[in-house]
Amino acid sequence: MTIHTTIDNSRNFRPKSEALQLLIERGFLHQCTDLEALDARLMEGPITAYAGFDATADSLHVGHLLPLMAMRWLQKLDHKPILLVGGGTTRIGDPSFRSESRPMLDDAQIEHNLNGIRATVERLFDLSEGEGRMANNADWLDEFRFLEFLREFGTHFTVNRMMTFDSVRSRLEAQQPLSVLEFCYMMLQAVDFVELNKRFDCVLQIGGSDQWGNIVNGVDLGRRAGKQLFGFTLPLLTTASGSKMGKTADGAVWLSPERLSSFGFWQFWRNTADGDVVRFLKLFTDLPLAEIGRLAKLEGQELNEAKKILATQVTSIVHGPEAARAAMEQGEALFSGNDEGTEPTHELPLALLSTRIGLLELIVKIGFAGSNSEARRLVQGSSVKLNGTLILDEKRQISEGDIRTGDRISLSVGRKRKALVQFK
RNA sequence: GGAGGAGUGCCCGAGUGGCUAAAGGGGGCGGACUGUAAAUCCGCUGGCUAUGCCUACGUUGGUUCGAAUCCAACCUCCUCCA
Repeated sequence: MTIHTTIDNSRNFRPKSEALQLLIERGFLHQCTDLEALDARLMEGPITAYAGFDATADSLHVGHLLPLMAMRWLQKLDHKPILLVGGGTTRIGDPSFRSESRPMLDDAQIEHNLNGIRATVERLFDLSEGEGRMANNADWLDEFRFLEFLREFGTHFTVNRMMTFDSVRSRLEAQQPLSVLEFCYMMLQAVDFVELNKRFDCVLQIGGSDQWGNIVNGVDLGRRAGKQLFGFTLPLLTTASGSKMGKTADGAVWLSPERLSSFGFWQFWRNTADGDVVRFLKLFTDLPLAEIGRLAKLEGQELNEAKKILATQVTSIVHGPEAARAAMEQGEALFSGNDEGTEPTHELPLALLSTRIGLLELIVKIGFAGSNSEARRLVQGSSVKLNGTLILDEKRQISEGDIRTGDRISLSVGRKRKALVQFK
């Protein structure tokens, strides 16, 4: 039996290792399987840690940023991060969102997604030889045959124990169906951990708090093989108003610039609620705590300065310093209404104008509405401005006369969503 | 295998023949107020080449002038029994 240390009984724990000190001070720790032993292990020298992600899309989103930041810090302190992608597990679908079975992804699609994820992560930390690595669980999961798998691992899991995990129990109590596939998913994740230990001497898994059960399974499985493994979970990030973070009006907040422009990404962070600013600065930037402490003293309108710093820092880490600066300048220009000479946020072919594109169509093209009807409602709700002028006519056509110097027009929906469209 | 119950829009949930694109709430978006914050109040929240048309109440058929609502079969889930 393991005694799992959680945040509750670790309040007075004083870590000796730099890594744990830092992670705890900055607010990364939610639960840990054995804080003291992990601390001791970290004092012995560099360790290898991993965090796993499904390959369901070709980019990660802000919800994934927390484990990535934790790994980034570990690498800065000479530890080795492994980015594990679920090339194998993705093929059977992620069961934790079980509203409906998702379409199975084919190998080519998964391959494409893996590359996208790698590109995203590589901006946060180094995956090259000797510094870190990327691993794909298809490399071992694909090899198993069912009977062999049962014989090797099935004996180490008891249904009794698996039933005690929150993820399982809550489902049963809510009388929601729980398929065998889902039930077994935690075994696969446990096997991943042990395999990574076998192959790369990985001893730590970092994941979201909802992963606790799965992570503990891996730690237990490791112990049966005589290895001490550690699990570390991160707090579930909700905004100060209590909702899950990571969505904007235009959809998920993706980390890759191809999916969400640096401008959109920067704006997401700029719109952080007052109550979240300090917490986010600690978790999502590299700023020293002393500096953050100084920003924490700002109040009222001045807090907006802290938000700008937050936005610029995070964008700089995820998209690069150049992109961050450009995004900030774009924002300032668009919000002040003085956007001469600013980089456009969107580009559309000039040919569109010759066929007389409608305003509604333009709103949809830019992504501010998902359909013409939705765009129409926005216009009717008097929230659409073209070149700074409120437009109430939903039949309004965009013509060359609307173009200002530099072949561009500005379009805003509401007070926050603004676009500078360049026609070329 | 037997008996009973359930499947509604992004989510929860009302609705048992026409007044139902479907009450109410949540979430989201927009407006007012602000600081690109929070709180509060108000509005919107299926789609379209739009005074109309199409799609939608698990699936497929049927009854009816007319169905989310009635009938049949099927699928899925839940509860109890074996």
